[in-house]
Amino acid sequence: MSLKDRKRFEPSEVEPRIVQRWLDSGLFHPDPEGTAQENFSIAIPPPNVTGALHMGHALNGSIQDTLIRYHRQNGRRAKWILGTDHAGIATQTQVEKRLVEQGTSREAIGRAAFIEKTWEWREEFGGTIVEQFKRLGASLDYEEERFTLDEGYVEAVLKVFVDLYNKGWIYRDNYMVNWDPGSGSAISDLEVEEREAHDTLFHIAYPLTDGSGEVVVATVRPETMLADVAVAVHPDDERYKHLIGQTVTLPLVGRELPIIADEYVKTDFGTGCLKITPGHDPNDFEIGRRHGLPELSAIGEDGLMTSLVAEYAGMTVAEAQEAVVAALDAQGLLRARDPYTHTVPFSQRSGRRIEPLISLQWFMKMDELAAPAIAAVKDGRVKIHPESQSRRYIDWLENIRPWCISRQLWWGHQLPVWYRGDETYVGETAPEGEGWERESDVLDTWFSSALWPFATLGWPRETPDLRAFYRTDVLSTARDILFLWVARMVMMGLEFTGDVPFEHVYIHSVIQAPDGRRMSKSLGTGIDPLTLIDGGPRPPVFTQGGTFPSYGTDGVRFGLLAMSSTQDVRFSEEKVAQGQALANKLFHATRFLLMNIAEGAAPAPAGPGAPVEDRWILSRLEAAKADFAARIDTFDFSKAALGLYDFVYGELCDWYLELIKGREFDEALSGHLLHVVRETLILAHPIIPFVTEELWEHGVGGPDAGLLAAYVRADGEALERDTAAEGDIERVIATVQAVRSWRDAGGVKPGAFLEARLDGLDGLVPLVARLARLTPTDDAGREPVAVIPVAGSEVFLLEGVDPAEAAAKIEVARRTLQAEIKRAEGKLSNPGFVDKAPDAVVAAEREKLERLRVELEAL
RNA sequence: GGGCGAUUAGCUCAGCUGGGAGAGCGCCUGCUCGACAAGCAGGAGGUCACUGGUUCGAGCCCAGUAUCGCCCACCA
Repeated sequence: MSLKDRKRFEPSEVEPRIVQRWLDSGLFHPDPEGTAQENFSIAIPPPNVTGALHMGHALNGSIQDTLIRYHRQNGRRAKWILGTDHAGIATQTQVEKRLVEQGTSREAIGRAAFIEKTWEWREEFGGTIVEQFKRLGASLDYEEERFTLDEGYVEAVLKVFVDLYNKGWIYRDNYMVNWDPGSGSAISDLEVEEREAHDTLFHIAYPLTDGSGEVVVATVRPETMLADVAVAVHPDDERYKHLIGQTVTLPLVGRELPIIADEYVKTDFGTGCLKITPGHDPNDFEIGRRHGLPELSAIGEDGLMTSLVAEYAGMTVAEAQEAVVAALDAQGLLRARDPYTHTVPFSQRSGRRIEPLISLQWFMKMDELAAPAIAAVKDGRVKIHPESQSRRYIDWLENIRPWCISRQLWWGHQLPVWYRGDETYVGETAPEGEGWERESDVLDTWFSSALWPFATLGWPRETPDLRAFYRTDVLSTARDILFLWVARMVMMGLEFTGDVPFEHVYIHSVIQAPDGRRMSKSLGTGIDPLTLIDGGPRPPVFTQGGTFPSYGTDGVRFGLLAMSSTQDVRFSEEKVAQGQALANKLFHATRFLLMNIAEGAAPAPAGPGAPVEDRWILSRLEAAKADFAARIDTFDFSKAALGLYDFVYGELCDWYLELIKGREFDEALSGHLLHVVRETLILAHPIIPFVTEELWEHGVGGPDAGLLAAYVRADGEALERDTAAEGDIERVIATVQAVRSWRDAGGVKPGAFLEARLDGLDGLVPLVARLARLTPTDDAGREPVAVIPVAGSEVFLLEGVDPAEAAAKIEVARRTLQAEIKRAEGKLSNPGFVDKAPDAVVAAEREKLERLRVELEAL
């Protein structure tokens, strides 16, 4: 359909068609040529394979796509690496849920069948999010989609494991872990979150073995006392000093426990006596190791009491607590029970309370890996934006602890470890010989994610992709996985490729619900980006209810970028609407020009002799381009988007297009207009790719121009700014606005032309006259009804404004001016100001005062 | 318990190295001016959280207070 017949930009009609053209063009799949230095690449944070597009993906997708498209325009071979993550626990949980619905279970069908089922699940749902990224206009390399469990990737993971094992950095140990009863697996410290819990603090008396008294300990977990191995006091605690070295008899169990001294114990907290349970408390575990105490387990990995104390064996933790408390009470050893509120660890994965226990797990030593990763940020090889996040990164790495990398799951990278009796074999392939059994654990998902930027490019093989696109340029992500993922990628990248995995890390905002809460499915506070694009019912977090209009992808992309910031922000539907308005505005402005320009005109900017408004818009366009480039280079997407809006609305449409109306669209002007609109579409394309591509194809690009998405800017110097033209048009705008304001206040019909004498505007008179609807006259004899002063010029209105109203308005203006003059005079007569302020500031103040006086005089 | 950030118009947010308070939306008034009513023009609206300090001058710098948010942390 021709543009002429289209009254609106209809995203739903345009977008699918354009996506298809982009995909068919092969433009998103660059050949692996050139060097990584010349090329531009980003590895997408791999979404969970079974996930669906949420607001975070939409924001980060918009950010990355803007970067990719921008650099592609500037002539860099741009590759946006695509892939998905197998997401161990998340995926396994979903598949297990489905099995239960089908009346079976993971255990019933066995490991091999379960993994088969999970691959089927991936086949069924794995493509969803990739299709959704296409709808966002994301120019990802869809032709090379990777998966963290595909063949080549597995190879990379196994090699890394084996290498680190051979270095002695990966080892197996009995150690205190965060046991998640929900997933039946250990999880890492980073997957644990503290939540408030209301517990009871029990005070329990432990009698001294020699019968001379007792000590009282406080605990919220009395059931763990079955595994107590000592009681600790502070070495300097006068109350208990004399007891150190003696023993108590553990109630209910009868074991003799030594009283030990350890500085960890606080003298001013609780009773000052601490029961030591190395099997079920991380601190006690540390203390136990310091003192060489035994490690007993009263609670097993199944969440039930062990046979450590026969009468409690098989009870749940809650049952055991009840039984223990009752027994203590019966023996008169319970000294107090106080309500107690504190924070305790919960699993982010399953939501269940963490059970700290000792378990045989695989760990990774991190200090040697951390040091180079710290250095990379300190010396600027990796730059984190905003810079303030660098400190968080460094602090975490400097205090890093061993990473528990084994998970008791089935879905994931099974450890390349085999056991036979007391023997352990670690290698990329199974060992020779009979009787070897492979370790059943899989690796923490983040272990494989840590290899993402290079494993996706074919590492450990020396592939052309790796040469052309590693290291990558930017890694864009949210703050919450700075440690979980980003820091680990830097460590692994440096260790295995010798180079950092990316030069810039951009930490983007988290978009919160409009009411300030976190966007989350379970809270019902989420907003589906696709609903914004297509239109649909507003989720309940919006108090106004109703439905979203179809904002279109451009609107959503613009809106998300415009609302983003260096800190978390609330979702703002207005910004999305603003983006939609911008797309529509650009559509209509281009349509207007295309309908009016001379047939066959070729883009050519106006020359030095052209009318002042033509030179002005070229200069402003140059300013907009420079501003946009600077914003993108500093990852200030909000300013880039809003600056674009200001240029299109505030300068191109509101002023320039109005300034040229009335002129004949001859060949010179037509060529110039074509140039301006063409440059504007190129400028806007990285942020709003659809409307710009659509307009480009309707003639702006020219007959053989191809896709705008494929357009590459010619090298060339920036045009010089035309300060003279900018100054002139600024005066025109100021004058027109002043006249309009007076007319409006005077109640003059907007359409009416008023006679006026214009002084000091020289060649600008026709422009002012037309936009302000004035009929210039030289009649010096007539008394003006109003005089409108504008810096450097004056407009004498000869009719239209009621003299009384004009007088009133003049009076108000005069008062304002007088007040300002008074302030300026005060400032300048203050010796402190004149002496101490910089000369330029003082001079500017003098100039201002002079100008104000002239204006007042004119009134 | 430490650390970081925020507090500016009714709402969501900008305000660069201190030098006359801004945008979008909303609100009010008026407009079919050669694209756009998802439009155009004009306008109202702010003790820049509070208290002190530094300075000729503070939204901006310093100290403290309050409220909110986030991160880290092993007080039974």
